[in-house]
Amino acid sequence: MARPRQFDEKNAVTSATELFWRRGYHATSVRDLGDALKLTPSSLYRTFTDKHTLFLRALDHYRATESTQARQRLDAADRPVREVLREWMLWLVTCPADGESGRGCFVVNTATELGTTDEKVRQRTEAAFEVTRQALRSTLAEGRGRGELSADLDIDGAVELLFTTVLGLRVRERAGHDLERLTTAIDLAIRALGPAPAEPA
Amino acid sequence: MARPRQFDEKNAVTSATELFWRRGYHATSVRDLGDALKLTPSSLYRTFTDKHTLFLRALDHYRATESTQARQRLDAADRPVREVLREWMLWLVTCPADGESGRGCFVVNTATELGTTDEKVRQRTEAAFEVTRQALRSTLAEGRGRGELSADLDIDGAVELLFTTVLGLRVRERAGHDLERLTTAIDLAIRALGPAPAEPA
DNA sequence: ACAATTCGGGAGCGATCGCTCCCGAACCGA
DNA sequence: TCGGTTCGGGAGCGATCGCTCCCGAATTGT
Repeated sequence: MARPRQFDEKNAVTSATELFWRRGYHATSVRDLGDALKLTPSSLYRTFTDKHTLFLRALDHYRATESTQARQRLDAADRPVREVLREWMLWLVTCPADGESGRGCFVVNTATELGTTDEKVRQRTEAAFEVTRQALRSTLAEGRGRGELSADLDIDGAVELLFTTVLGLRVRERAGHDLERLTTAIDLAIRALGPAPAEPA
Repeated sequence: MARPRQFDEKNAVTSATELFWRRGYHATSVRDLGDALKLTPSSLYRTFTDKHTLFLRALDHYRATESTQARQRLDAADRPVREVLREWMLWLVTCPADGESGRGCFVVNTATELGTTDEKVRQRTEAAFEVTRQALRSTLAEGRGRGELSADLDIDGAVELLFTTVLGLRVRERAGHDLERLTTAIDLAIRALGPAPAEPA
């Protein structure tokens, strides 16, 4: 029983996410957002309450798209674990190459910029991290169950190593490091899972 | 032939470094800096030109203190390589515990906040990264030379893996992750260097 | 003693910050 | 048709941003 919106709220959140992703929270002004989303201040505040709330929306949107896609790529059904892991990590350091690179990971950027000062942000970054860890865990467990990984493999430990490596890779992509070097790091991280156990004949 | 300063420039840079380190570049205002360094705007600008230049000074100061100390701790003479690496990485994720934690690494925080947009900043972060890589390289080379590491060890690759892991650890410390989990990741990263070669009798 | 020079302190510049309010127009249900 | 409600647009709020300028005081070399 009122006038409907002339803009798509979802598109607006997408644009806001890209902006926050590239520049970070503090370096992105409300006017920048207004220009990018093609929203006047009144519409922006009526829809998103304030800058901080919009930022949380952007974080949630990122988790619902990029993070979810990352998890799916790791769920790769019945392909060899090492291959899945390798391609997944390679994708992590090249995915933002749709046009531009050096954006890193929005969650990692946010975690380092705001640290643990902002509780609502911290909850979201931590939840995103935990999702990744769980995805790694199930992938490794499946691989071990199929006999591709040693039965002695310490999965919890391997998860911590791979997860830490991924965060480092994201930082390095943001810093503009060579893909070649990152690939080297990826290959060695996977090799750290140990050799494939000998097949019982 | 003029009135001397009433403040210690070095102390001022140290305070500025702590502030930029904790809050990042954009979230730290010139007035915050003035309060912390106990400098009036006129003194601050006369001495440090502007905020951006002071930030570069802070980055240089950090590299000359924290980064240098980190490199020295890695130079640990004749102790076992794995032990040196393990204690070094543990120190990296606990060193800011002089009072407060969750500061991460100033260089890593800066690299993710500003990305590659600021050329002068990029040069400094990249130089700091390269110093760390070189330190890792020489440590590994020495360990291999002493027979503690396999002669087949791909040192360049191991450097990339350890360096990437370190960046990840720094992010996780900033994010407030448990020391226990970080220790697990550290131990597995070191184990990735392979077993000690059998001693020739 | 005296000119030269830099100091610390502070007022305040224009610009931008995040945000609010008011407006006439557009759209809805009854 | 028309009252009710939300819309897009824009002026502009107080606060803070990075930064400049001017001042009297302090310390220098001569």
